[in-house]
Amino acid sequence: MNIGQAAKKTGLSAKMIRYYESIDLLPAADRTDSGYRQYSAQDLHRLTFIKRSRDLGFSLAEVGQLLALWQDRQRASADVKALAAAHISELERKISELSGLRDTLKDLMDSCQGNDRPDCPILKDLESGCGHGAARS
Amino acid sequence: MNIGQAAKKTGLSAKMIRYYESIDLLPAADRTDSGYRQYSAQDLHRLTFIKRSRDLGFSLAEVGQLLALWQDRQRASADVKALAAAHISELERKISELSGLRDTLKDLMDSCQGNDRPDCPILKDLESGCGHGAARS
DNA sequence: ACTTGACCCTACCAAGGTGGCAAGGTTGAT
DNA sequence: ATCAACCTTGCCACCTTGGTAGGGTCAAGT
Repeated sequence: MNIGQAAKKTGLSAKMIRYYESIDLLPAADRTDSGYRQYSAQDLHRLTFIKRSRDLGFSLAEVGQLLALWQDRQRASADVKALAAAHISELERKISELSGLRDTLKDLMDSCQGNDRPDCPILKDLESGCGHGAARS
Repeated sequence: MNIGQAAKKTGLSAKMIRYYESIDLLPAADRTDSGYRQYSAQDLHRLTFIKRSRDLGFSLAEVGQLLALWQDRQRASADVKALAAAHISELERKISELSGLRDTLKDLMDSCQGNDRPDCPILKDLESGCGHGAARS
């Protein structure tokens, strides 16, 4: 199967598949005589694993670790769980950071009339260099 | 005032101040005879505005728009509010995306025993290429 | 004067992850 | 033979920040 077919079946782009190979997330694909990459069902399986991991927000480095665990029949499920837990912590951190920004901005927006006049508490806040009591990271 | 002083006072790095100048977010700074950038109180004001805007998560492009509105005495506060509203929408979008990932991962984690055995529902899910009912983007 | 240390300058590389484009080779069907 | 659709490699771009290298400058102390 050519790279385009593999891309369609996995939801990745051909570009990304080549990139993953270049950073050794994938073993070098088999080639036809003319140099076209060939993908087996097993290769698709691995690509699918990568796609799903990326969709869950794991970085490519984390995906590499997950792949290693996946391939390791001696793995302890605790190791996988730990990786997932770390990723969840990171997600929570980002979520709370963004939520803080959102809340601060909402407060500012609520205090702005949003009319034709130039007076704007939002700009006043930005000038001031610090929040006026709302959440900050 | 030299760039290092300006950096300390605004919480930016000297590096970033030079970068902001290079992308025309800042006008070219005055220079001493020997080429050192000089910053006035007014310059600091502008830098502070940028810093605060960045801290609130605005992209540099958005900061540019905010700066333009800030400088425009004819501005309508509605324009500023609209910019803030758009940014809040984007924040909410990201928050809900990350929350979805977190929930999916939490479900997977809860179903994993996390012991010494290799059996792991997390890896099984990653193989499968799709969620098993939990949130997806 | 001379040295030292802290500062400043420019210019380049790195990251993460993806898309785009160029210039060419291959395949398969008409 | 020709044409479209595919494949190849290689390079540039995004966005924002940090780092590093190789140099000039300033202020203070000796």
